[in-house]
Amino acid sequence: MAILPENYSNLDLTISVPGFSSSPPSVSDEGSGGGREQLKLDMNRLPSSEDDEELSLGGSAPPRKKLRLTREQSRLLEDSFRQNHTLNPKQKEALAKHLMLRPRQIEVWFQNRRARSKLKQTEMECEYLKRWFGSLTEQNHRLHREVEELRAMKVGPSTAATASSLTMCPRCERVTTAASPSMAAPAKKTLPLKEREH
DNA sequence: AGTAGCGGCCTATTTACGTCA
DNA sequence: CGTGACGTAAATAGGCCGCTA
Repeated sequence: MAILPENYSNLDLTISVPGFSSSPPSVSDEGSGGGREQLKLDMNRLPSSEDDEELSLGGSAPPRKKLRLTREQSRLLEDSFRQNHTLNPKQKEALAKHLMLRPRQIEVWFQNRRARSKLKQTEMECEYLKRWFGSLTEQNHRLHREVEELRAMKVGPSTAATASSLTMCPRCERVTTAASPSMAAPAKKTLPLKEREH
């Protein structure tokens, strides 16, 4: 069972997004409230009934109190999440027991945590695509300039000679001149591009 | 094979709480 | 110190999907 690592206290918390490292999630930003810890712990305590639908027996239900997980609870949940993004019922039960929370709360926490993780990954993918778009735009401009230069060469006096010296690079399919390799645009280093505007 | 019931997950949304100007 | 705006995270609601009897 991989719910509660024995040395969890030394683990760094990371978002499991491939290719990126990120700062730990909100566990640490609660640092200023050391004094509130005990109060919150009391509020979060597992109700004795062990039932999700507590109360409502008589009269109007009291307003929903939203608990805040303690730092320790959050840390253990994060540790568990790092090992597995989903829990089977036994793991859920064990974790709930250990943290003195209801299994439903564990379930909800994992759902929200998965959603947060996905959101973060989506945001990073969005950033990546933005950068890619910028790179493609830049390359597009460069190619347009290259086309203009080639057109200018074609209408020049030694058109025939110049045109005959143009070759197509078989690898990158880029038009270049045999005489002056520097005419070819510098190869793009960052992104292997197949699509290209003509 | 079709289906109803169930449980788990996902997504969108609501809501309570904490922080800061 | 009180207050409103805002961000964050816990909780809810509803839908989808896979499993099973």
